[in-house]
Amino acid sequence: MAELSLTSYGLLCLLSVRPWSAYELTGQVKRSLRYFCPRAETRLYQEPKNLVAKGLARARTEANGRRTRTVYSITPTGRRALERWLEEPSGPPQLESESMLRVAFAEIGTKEALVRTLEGMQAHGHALHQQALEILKGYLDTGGEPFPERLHVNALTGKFIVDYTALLESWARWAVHEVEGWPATGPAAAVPIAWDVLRAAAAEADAAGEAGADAGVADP
Amino acid sequence: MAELSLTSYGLLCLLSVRPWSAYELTGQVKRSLRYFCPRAETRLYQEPKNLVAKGLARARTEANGRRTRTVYSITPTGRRALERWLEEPSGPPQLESESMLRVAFAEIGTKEALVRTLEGMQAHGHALHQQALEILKGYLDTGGEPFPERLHVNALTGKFIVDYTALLESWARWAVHEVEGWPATGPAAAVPIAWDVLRAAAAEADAAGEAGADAGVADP
DNA sequence: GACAGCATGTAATGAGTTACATGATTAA
DNA sequence: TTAATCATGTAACTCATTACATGCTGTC
Repeated sequence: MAELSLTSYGLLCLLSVRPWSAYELTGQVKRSLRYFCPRAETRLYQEPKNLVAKGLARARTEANGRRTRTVYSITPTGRRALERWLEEPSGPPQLESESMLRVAFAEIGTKEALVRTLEGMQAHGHALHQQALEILKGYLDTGGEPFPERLHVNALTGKFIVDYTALLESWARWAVHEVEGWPATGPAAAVPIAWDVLRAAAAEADAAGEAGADAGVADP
Repeated sequence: MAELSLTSYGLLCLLSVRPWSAYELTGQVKRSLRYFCPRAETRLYQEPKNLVAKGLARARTEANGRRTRTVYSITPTGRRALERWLEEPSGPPQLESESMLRVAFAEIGTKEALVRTLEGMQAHGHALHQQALEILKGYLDTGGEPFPERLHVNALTGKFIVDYTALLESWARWAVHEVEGWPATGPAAAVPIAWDVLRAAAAEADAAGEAGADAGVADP
């Protein structure tokens, strides 16, 4: 029994809610799934075939005009596979960020390039954060539509997404401000600022650790 | 001129600091790069060959014992490629999380499974956060070793990593607490709690928006 | 002198992306 | 009626992972 990819399980999850055409799946992924399982659209046309081949989904071909549309629905086998999967332990979350790599090695380039990168992050974080808030407010306004029975889990993941996107934006805003105090991207005069940042981060973490300590910390 | 992958640029960045053997690269990636460019170890043995083939790095083969070790160093061409790359705009950050997918569709499974998933996230976030703090404190204790001239950029990325890992841990801790108030993973009695969560998130965002608004917001 | 773990790779496989193609629908 | 956008895919290719293989080094 070959392993399924995260994409497979993500689509199977969506199919557990209701049947969707491949195109509808792309919309739903754009709306929510992409925050923790980003995929190119074409993948969402290919992957359901795999689910069908494994007996986890059924494909029904509808004619609309001269083209055909394929609508997928989950099978009982698929539902059982999902239930088993939910019991398994999860791999770690993975973050990939081109911008952060550029920031981490900004000494090679100009200060202008660094600021542009950071401002791009800030703008993007802001946009993502606004989108996430729109969706949350949509739930509040419509009583949880389009899936009120999923409101409670959407509240959990929604809060994560809002907090995460807020972090993207606020970190970038802070970083722009810090870098504006640098004479250049070279090490020279930025060092005193760096010390302040490090000390502040360490102190903050210590404070949080004392206040909220309970798991896995040996000595108080 | 074929495009390079993020992995290529990541390794090229490391090579811009000093020459490394493939094995040393794996260590350095585990230490820092993995936070925003996670890759399997074997990739770090393959990718440098690509850099060499493109003339961006040079390979020197040393004999140690009966085996050989390959040490890579950046070429002037490679350095210019890096400088150009730093000027380009960045793609968006991408987060992938198996756990969050399980949380988002937790209704299908048991409450125990959901709590286990969340506790796993919390433990993992805690571990990552501790590691990040260790590294920051290492800088403070040693004056920025092993690369004091990179202290200022490490302070920027270090703060991001500390904040990000803190978010992973604290969200998971909060979520465990919320879910403990649920009778089950089904929609039934969790709804009132969900409304509170949504309203709180929306209110918090509004407050932050009014306090910190400056970029991209039209009406005050 | 055996075993664990560090160090150094190669080969096969598979997942995911980019590029391309084309039909339907709506707005100018 | 042309153009833009929505809708629906296929093919080729690249990136990245898993699985495997093997030499070195210290320790019991």
